Amino acid sequence: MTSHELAIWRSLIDTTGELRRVLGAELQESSLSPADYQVLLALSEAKDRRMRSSELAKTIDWERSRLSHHLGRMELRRLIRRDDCATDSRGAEVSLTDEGRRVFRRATAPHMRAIKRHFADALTPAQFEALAEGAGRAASRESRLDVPRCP
Amino acid sequence: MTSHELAIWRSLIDTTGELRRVLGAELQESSLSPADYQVLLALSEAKDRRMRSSELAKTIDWERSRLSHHLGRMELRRLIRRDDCATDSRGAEVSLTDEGRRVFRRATAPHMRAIKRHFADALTPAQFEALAEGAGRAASRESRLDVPRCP
DNA sequence: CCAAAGTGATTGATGTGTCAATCATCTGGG
DNA sequence: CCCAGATGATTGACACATCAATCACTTTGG
Repeated sequence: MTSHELAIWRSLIDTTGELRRVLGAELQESSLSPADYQVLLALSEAKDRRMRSSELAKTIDWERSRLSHHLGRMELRRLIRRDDCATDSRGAEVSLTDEGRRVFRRATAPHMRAIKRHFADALTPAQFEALAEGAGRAASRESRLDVPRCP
Repeated sequence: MTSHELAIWRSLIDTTGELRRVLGAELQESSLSPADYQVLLALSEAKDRRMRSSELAKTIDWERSRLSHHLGRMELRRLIRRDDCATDSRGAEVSLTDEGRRVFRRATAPHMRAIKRHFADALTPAQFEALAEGAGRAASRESRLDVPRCP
């Protein structure tokens, strides 16, 4: 590998890391972490705002244990609830509380604006497309089916 | 923001996240975390393989407290040492142990190969350049001086 | 010289992510 | 029917990141 390639790699990693950081910081003004946001987003889009825990894990591509820990914390903050599942007594049904719904709604517009400001507006359309194609390609290399998840 | 832009954003975030994850997993075969690697890399390149703690923090762009905690753990594992600084009694000098040097040397070649395999080889040269420019541009938008750090 | 402000570094609390182990329940072949 | 193995979910232990607070030392302005 050339040092040129390596430099680009570092640059990409640093930049995306910084983007994550900045967007996370702005999200925090709604007292949500990026992880919270992902969970709330998935639940908001679910039928009845309610989902089986393992289905949720699959949707946002998290390990089940990670989700379990995180849901525990979110439940303490009254953002979500867990109820026993009617059809499978092993299962849990995760649902949005009113509070969770409200917090998510308040967070989403500023978050979208932040993404636009820090990411979309920073690139020319050409760069944008290149990035899109590159990201998709690297993604498929990792043999993941990248089902588009959009809010 | 269009949903197209949003989809690209998600794709980029997911992909780079996945890349981090995969590379982290491969690094772990040398019993190093990505964070460990960053520290060892910076120390390896430092004069005398030795650096003031705050200088190290600046080099790898970490918060001082994060570094302090991490050095604590790395010191327990005998990868680095901390000695009192001769010229400023508040300060600490961080240095590589022989063990740290050895572990880092064993880890570095496989790690470079992994980056090439998962990242560089997955893109066409054109995509590569676009990515490079895009990353640089987004980075400068974040008003960071991106001093190239290459191993 | 010396107090107050500044700087280098660590600490503790809390939130987050990963791994391996566990527990309860479900399901299908005998 | 029944139990062996699969599946849904949680737990505990640990590594890691961030924030605010702290401690020790250095610098500096009067």
